[in-house]
Amino acid sequence: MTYKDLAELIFPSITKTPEDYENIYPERSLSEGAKVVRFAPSPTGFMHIGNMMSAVINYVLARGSKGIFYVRNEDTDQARTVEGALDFIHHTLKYYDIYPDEYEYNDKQAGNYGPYVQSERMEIYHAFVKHLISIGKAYPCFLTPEELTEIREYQTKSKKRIGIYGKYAKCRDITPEEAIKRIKAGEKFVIRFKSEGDFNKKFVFEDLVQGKIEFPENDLDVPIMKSGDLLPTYHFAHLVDDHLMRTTHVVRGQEWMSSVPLHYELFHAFGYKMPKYIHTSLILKKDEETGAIRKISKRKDPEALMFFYEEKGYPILAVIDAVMTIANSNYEEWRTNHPDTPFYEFPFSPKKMSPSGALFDLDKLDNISKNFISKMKAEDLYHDYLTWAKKYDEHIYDVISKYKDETIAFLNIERETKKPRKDYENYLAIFPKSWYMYDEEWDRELEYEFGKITDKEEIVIVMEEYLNNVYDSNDMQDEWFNKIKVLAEKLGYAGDMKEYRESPDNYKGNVADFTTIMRVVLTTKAMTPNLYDIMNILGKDKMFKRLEILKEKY
RNA sequence: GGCUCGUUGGUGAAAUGGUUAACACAUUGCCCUCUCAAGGCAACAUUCAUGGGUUCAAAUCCCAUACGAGUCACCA
Repeated sequence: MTYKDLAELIFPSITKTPEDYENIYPERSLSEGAKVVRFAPSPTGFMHIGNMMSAVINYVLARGSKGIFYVRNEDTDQARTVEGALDFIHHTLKYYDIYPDEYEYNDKQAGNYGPYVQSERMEIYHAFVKHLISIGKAYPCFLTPEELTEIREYQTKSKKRIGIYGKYAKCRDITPEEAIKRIKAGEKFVIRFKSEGDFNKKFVFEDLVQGKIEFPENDLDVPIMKSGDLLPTYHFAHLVDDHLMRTTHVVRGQEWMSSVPLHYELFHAFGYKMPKYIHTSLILKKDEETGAIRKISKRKDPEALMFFYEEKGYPILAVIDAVMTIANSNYEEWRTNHPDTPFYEFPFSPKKMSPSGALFDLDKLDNISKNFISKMKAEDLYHDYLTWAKKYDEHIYDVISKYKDETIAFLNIERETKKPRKDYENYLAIFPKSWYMYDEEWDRELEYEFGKITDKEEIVIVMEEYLNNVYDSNDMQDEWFNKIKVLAEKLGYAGDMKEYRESPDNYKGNVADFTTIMRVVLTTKAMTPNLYDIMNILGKDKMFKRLEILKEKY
């Protein structure tokens, strides 16, 4: 009996060979330099910032080279699959408008290199495993979990390298006859790759981020197919899928670095060309309690999960810019020089990726986002704000729908100038800074933030005097302010700041104190955008209404 | 413990053997000013984890040490 018989016994119904698949999935005909990349998440958790970075880099690489970006669903770990994780991945890609060229999701699919779901590719993997067994490069291993832990414990105790290699690979030299016998007897087994590497020999691997790295050869007989569901392990699926889908560049987290020797041997065993690798740095986080630097955690850090940014209403392009800024140290400078160029036209260079992990900085995101929002047209901002509110805050949605024009006018204050206001880092931040524009909101508990002048009688006098005798909605801003100064002086306030500084005791206060009175009556807030604009948006009637509320509640 | 990578200010980082170690964020101060925001100006690493070496010259090259990270599953 031969290895061929053994292979036949394990995979009786597999008739295709790796060569057949070679013809089914031919080399792609793309233009020179086109990159074929993939985003290959496993649906075992919700999409997080690290996934996002990987997806964005892939997208940029593909778009920038007129290549192909595809998504592959790596669902080989059925037990750990999380309900809804896949949906969220697709939702997020769509939300950020980085949807792939090729994919398979629900009943939709695109691309000729599918299936793009690993659990649907069983026959393909089995053909490759079968081939390996039939030439004696893979073998069934009958070691039980107990035996495996025993080996590991022994190795740990005696400070040996851990793993199945050399004399620990007990099933490696089992003859086909015996293997067939044991399989027929119903023994459980995994298929292990029969490594021919030598741990004492080195080879040089070139990573696009880290440069040349010297590794010892792999000599571990790693499982390539699991026993129960006969699904491949990650390593084997990586080989088969990325070869057959003709991937040119693999973008993956640095945690994969250490399995490079294995992948190197696997690709060489089939004589396939390895793709190029971009091992991205981890996103780290300083733990607030312990101060320790650690991998960003889905549990402890809400900002790790992509829900966070959507719920808070960060503009999608701001998030992408923030991610790109971490991903590539050149990006920030490029962005300031090309403020209006789409991010995917950025000439991404893996060499400019940081080889060490970066702390994710929410302050930086806020800054990027504030800048971004400040440059939006008020109508566009309103539109996005409304869309966000519709999903995340019904109350805000109702209010701003009702007061569309007022909202846009408010958002437009000191916008569209050379140096626009930078008030909001996300849509969630808008309402707390604008609620006072809406009549309905004045039912709430009010906290008047009066400053120097707190006397109710004085406040009422100032307001009545101003609203009845001074305010004119036709005034331009200069005139508006001049009139305020005149009234301020009439009522005992310094109209001129310098004068006031020289002899503050001669006055009740200065113009700033004076406008603060009006500002707080109209908004309850001591800090608001330009009062002139706020007054014009409110109009005289509402201003009187606010005064009445003050009389009652203050 | 083995293998691999990393270590420049509070954060992200530039600099790839050669004057005062870019820039951005954050922080602080001043100016401007009807508040705020924005803006302008300024401050913020006598020093590039530590110790040795190479060199006329080192954050940059070499060695050692320390510390940190990743990985060592029939998980990806």
